Amino acid sequence: MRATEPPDEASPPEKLWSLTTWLLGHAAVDSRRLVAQSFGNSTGRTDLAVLAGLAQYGPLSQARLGRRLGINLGDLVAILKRLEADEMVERTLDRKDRRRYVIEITEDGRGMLSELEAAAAAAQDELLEPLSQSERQQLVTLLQRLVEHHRDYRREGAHTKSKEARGT
Amino acid sequence: MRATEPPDEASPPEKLWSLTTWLLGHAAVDSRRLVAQSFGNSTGRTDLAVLAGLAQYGPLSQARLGRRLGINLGDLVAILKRLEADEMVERTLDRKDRRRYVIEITEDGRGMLSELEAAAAAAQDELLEPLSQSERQQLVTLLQRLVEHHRDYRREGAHTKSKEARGT
DNA sequence: CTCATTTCAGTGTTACTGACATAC
DNA sequence: CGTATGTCAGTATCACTGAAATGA
Repeated sequence: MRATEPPDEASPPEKLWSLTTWLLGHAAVDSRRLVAQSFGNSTGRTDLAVLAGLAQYGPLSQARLGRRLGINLGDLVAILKRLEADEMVERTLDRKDRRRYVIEITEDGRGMLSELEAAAAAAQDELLEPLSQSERQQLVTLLQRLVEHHRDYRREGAHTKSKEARGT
Repeated sequence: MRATEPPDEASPPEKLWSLTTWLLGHAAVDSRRLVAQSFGNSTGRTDLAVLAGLAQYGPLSQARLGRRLGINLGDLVAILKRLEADEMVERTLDRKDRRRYVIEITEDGRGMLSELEAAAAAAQDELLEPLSQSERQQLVTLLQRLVEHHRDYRREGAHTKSKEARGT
């Protein structure tokens, strides 16, 4: 009774199937679902980036942090507000430049960072399940090249304008 | 006077830099920006997918189209509404099953599909600029494997539940 | 005055959820 | 009855825009 109604198992249209932009979009969605699933409630994603940035860079201002991570400075406000409320970061006024806050990760923040890193690693493992180790490395390298190449592009717009960031 | 204030040119934190999920997210954003830029006003993205699907599969119902493309059936309603208003697709009631509409691409739709394909190709070229031809192929193959592998996963949730889509 | 930093309010897109009427 | 189709309304995340207050 299903002779005229085959299942919807067909591959996506060939035209799309080789479109990198389309594949990238879908892979990113899969990735986001897995990460969100692994992170549970705590919104994560950007949180992990911010905490990792603070852990690696040490104390610095919001603007510099946002620029390094490629996170919109306006969005960063809300993220840090939440992280501060949860005592994952500390914000103190910079006495040398009273426009700035100095953001620093706390011990609790480092703990959360570890958890998020583990969760992200688990999600990544699930995402990359069909690939071998060397293929995973290949993928990472290729994506790094792409992201690196478009980084300046990303900087120009948004909120992130800065004389420092652009070579004349 | 900038001796103590180095520019924000540093690479992202190493922890993130090798996180595929993070790289994938950023690459997808870059991709989306380039595609949107290349498509101009006409929202595109999903439009291209829908038109390409219709062109390849021929006339079929909304539910089947959505399932094959991995587009939420609720969202598909709005997309098709717009495409029908612009006479890119035709919707006729299926007389054998009066719940269904039969969706078909029009000549205008095929024209638009060509334009969108060209625009998408241009955007992709810009996105993949730093990669050689063989590297691009590598990337496509790897992403295809990922997307393919998570396709069933994608099907289970959402709005897309269907006995047909899941082998017992 | 110009510019940087931080903040807030609002937009647009994408994916997803839940509920509903209709028809099989 | 249970299930599938198409529809609508609403949510959440994300990137982004514009404007504003404060201070260098």
